[in-house]
Parts: sequence; structure tokens; C-alpha cells
Amino acid sequence: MSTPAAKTAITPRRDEDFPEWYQQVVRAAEMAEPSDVRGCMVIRPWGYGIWENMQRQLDAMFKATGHRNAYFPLFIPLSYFAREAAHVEGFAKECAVVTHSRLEVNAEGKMVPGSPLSEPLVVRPTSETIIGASYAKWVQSYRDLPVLINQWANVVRWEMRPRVFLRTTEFLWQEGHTVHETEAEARAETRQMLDVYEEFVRDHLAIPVFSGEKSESERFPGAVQTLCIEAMVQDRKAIQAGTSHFLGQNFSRASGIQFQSRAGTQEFGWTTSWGMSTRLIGTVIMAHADDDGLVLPPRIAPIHIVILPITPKEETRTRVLEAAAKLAGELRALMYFGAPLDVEIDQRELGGGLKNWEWIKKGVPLRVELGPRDLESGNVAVSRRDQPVKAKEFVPAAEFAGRAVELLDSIQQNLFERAKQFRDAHTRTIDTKEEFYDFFTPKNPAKPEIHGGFVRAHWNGSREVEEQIKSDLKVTIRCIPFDDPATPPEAGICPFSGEASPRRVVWAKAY
RNA sequence: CGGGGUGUAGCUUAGCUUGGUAGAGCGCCUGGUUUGGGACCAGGAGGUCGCAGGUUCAAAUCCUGUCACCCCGACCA
Repeated sequence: MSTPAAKTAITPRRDEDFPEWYQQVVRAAEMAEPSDVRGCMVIRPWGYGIWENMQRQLDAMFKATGHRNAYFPLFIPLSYFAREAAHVEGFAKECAVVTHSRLEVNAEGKMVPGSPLSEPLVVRPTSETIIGASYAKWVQSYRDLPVLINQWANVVRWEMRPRVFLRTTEFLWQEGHTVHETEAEARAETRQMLDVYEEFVRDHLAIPVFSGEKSESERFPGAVQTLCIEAMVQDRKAIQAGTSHFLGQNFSRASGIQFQSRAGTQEFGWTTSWGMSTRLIGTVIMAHADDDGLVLPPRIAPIHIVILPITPKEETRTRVLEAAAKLAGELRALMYFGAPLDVEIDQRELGGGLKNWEWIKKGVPLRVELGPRDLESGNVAVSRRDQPVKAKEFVPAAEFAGRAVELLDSIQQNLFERAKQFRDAHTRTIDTKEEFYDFFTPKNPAKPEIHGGFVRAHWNGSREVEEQIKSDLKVTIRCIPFDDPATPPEAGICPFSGEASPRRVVWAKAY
């Protein structure tokens, strides 16, 4: 054998080198690849198909909560961007700036930028300020409120250290921007959209999250309050999966979003913004994929079921293909969460298990093998991507279509349960500094093994404690959990300062 | 921008210390044998050795410069 069959489809395994494993999964599943532009990625059809599914489902949730889509410019005049002090300061270091409008040939025959712009344009890293300029025109009266708009767009943040899907210079996202008459309404909107995110990530991506508020140091530049959902991935690090910001009147003051109130006075609007990005694709990979490649939650899989006709002999080939087409037809007539099942018959002339492995690496939830022997016995061989690769269940062909949706639901549910068990197994309550430091310190500092997780620990609320822990351990506060009416927050002692703490907060190393 | 490292075929790389016509595996193409599992045999295509300059009869190899990328740090959806 020229290539000894690897034990796993992906090398290295997760436990050997998690970051490298991640990149290999992305590559093996043909989701994306690095481009010639540093920090930017080419999203290939399989990765983009996942994004399209996320988009479609999230978009429906936005519409259901009263939002509409619109589109605002890619370029933001520098003067607009600079209107909110904390905002510019926060984003200044990662802005791409357009300064010229044309190319000219210089004396050496090279193309060089020609006419300087009268005002530089910032390529949007987020759109609060440019959208605010429109809202200032649209909002005159309390009767114009609320404004509930979302945009699907690309944004650019000039990152120092890009990682495909997780942190790229250009990425795709949605950003909701709303204006409200009252503070309470805006705060409710901020929370409502976070809840939408939590539901989406839990029910569609099969990932459990902790939700809560960011500490001041992790807050969005310019926001009064930032809410977030935090997921744990398989190297036990946290990843922020979505954020929702209550912006108070900071941006309405900056952009002049003013309205005449019911009482006849001029008031500034209360605004919010909230976003989710292609980073979610990376989150899904790190949460669910295994040593054989991607594992997709059925609800976002571009293909739900792949049918693999086995045609070893020419004389049975036609009959097998006919049976495969018939089965595909039955399956495609089925609805799965409001859309027809996506079913592919892979009849490429590829030898052996090569095709099978391709679909394993792509993470297709169900693989169905159909060969001459199955025609005899009236069965199909069904493999679930959430089960070991070699596991097969023989199901009567006549029954399979009837069970397909149930099987997909079962995979979806199983992935969630598995992720939740993993997270819970690596979430601790810790009360001493020693235990905390021990938990987050790898046994082998030279080549850190997968370690740590989430810790619920008390905190005195000071920035100094946060910074000390960050510089010692690279551990940060991921969120301050919301008040749960059922169980009031438990007061205690901050193990780092010895001071009083009103509640436990969630700590972790983060992406 | 600081500290370290690497540039050889689409990918992974050998060769560099000690200069002498560029090698392998995977992938790709063709033909054949195979086919319930990442097949085998035979043949084939593919390289300005990152770029520029220098030393030399001769440079992937030595020297100088330069560019790019990777890892670690500050930043981050």
C-alpha cells in the first residue's frame, strides 16, 4: 500500500495539536482556504453553504422579531467615524483606510495611487456611525420609533494574527442597529436579541452557551453595556459566539439621532447594535468536529443525506442507480425545518471508500449505502456522522424515508447533548486562588496540553484583578451571568483580593 | 512594531555544514487490473530552488541586500 491507511482521516488528532487539527479540518472539508491577501480567506462552496443556512435561519428569526434588512455603505467618512470618542479609540488600530481614488502610471511605469481624497474613508469595521447618519435623518418624532434594521455585510478589521473563520481581516456578518424611544425599550431589545442568538446557537448549531454581561474591559468601544453568549469548544477554551450592545445615547449624541417626544421636548434616541459573524462556522468546527473531520449539525448542513450507490458489477449498475434515484426522490419530497431535504447521489467514478471518506470529512449527517446485496435484502446501510465512522445500521429501504427526519433530529440532539456534557464536565466552581491558578496552568508548559475550562469564581469587580489574572494566565472574565430570579446571586469572597464579591463570574481562556 | 524561525513541483519535503547538470512521497494525467470501503501495476506531465546582486570555471548550497510567510507577545466578532 502506497499510503498506509491512517487511523484517523485528520492528522494531527485534536489531542496532538488542536490548532493544526482545526486547519486540517477546514482544508479536508473544503470549507475555506487562505487567500493571497494576508488575513483574508476564500470561502469555498461547502463553507459558504453552511453560512447561507445560518443566514437564512437567523434572518427568519430577525424578521419574526420585527426587523427588516437594509444596506449601508462600505466606506465611512473619517469624520463620521471619529464622532464617538471611545469608539474611534477602540477601533483605530484595526482600521483600513482608503486615501486615494485612482491609479496612475508613474515615471517607472508602475501603477500608483493617484488623486488623494479630500477626506479619507474608513472601511467599516462596524457600522454604527454611518448608519447613525441615516437614522439622524429618518428620526424626527417618537412616531418614527422604533427603528429596527439589520444589515448583512462584510467588514474589515486589520488583524495582527488571522485564523481562518475565527479571526480574519475581512469577514461576513450581520449587524442589527435599532433606535428606541426609551432606555427600557432599548435595554429590552438588547436582551431580546441576545436571547435570539442563544436560541439560534443552541437549537440550530447544537452548542450550549453561557450568557451574561461583559466586564468593562471587554465591552464594545462606545457601548454602555455589552451582552454576550460564550461557548466552550473542544480545547476547553471559550469563544464569544454573539454580542448585543446597549449603546445608551452615546451614538445618538454622536450622530444627532434626535426626536420630539410625546411631551414635546427634543430627546436623543436610545440605540442598540448586535452581531454574529462567520466566526460561528469556526465555532461549529471546534465544537463538533472529530478526528475524522467535520461533523455538521443537520440543521445547517448543506447536504443532509448523501446516497452512495455501490456498483461493483456492470450488470447490476443500472438497477442500483435506479433504486438510488428513487430513494433520493422520496427523500427530497420531505420537509426539514421548512425547506426540502438536501440529498445528493454521489455516482462519481471513484474507487473504493474514497467517496465515503470525502463525505465523512465534510461532515454530512447521514450517509446511505445502496448496493446489489441491499437490493436483494431490501435494505439500505445507514451511517450517522455522530457515530463511529464504521458503524452502519441496516434499515428496510421502504422505511428509511419515513425515518430520515427523525434520524436527523436525533443527530442534532445528540450533538447538543455531547457538547453540553463536555462543557459541564470542564466547568468548575473554584474558591481559592491556588486551585484557580492550578486549573489554568498546563502540566507541560513547553507544549501545553489541552487543559482548563470554565471556572465560576468570585470577583470583587476591580479591573486590577482582571488584569493581573490576564497577564498571569491569559484567563479573562467571559461573562457576568444574568440575575436568575429563581436563584439569587450568591455573595462571597473574591479569592484574588480577599474582598467582598456580589456574585460568581465565568472565567476562561478565550479565542 | 519587538523576539525567534522558514522559503525547493499543486501539497509535504530531501539535498545546503563539505559548491559539480534537482530527488522522493502524496496529488494530477493515460492505459490496464480492481471495486461493500481511504486499491494495485505500468507509463507520463509538472521545478526561473522567494527575489536581486556578489564570489566562483561552476551556486538550491557560500556572502550581501530585499520580499514573503509562520510561531511567540500587544489587539480582537
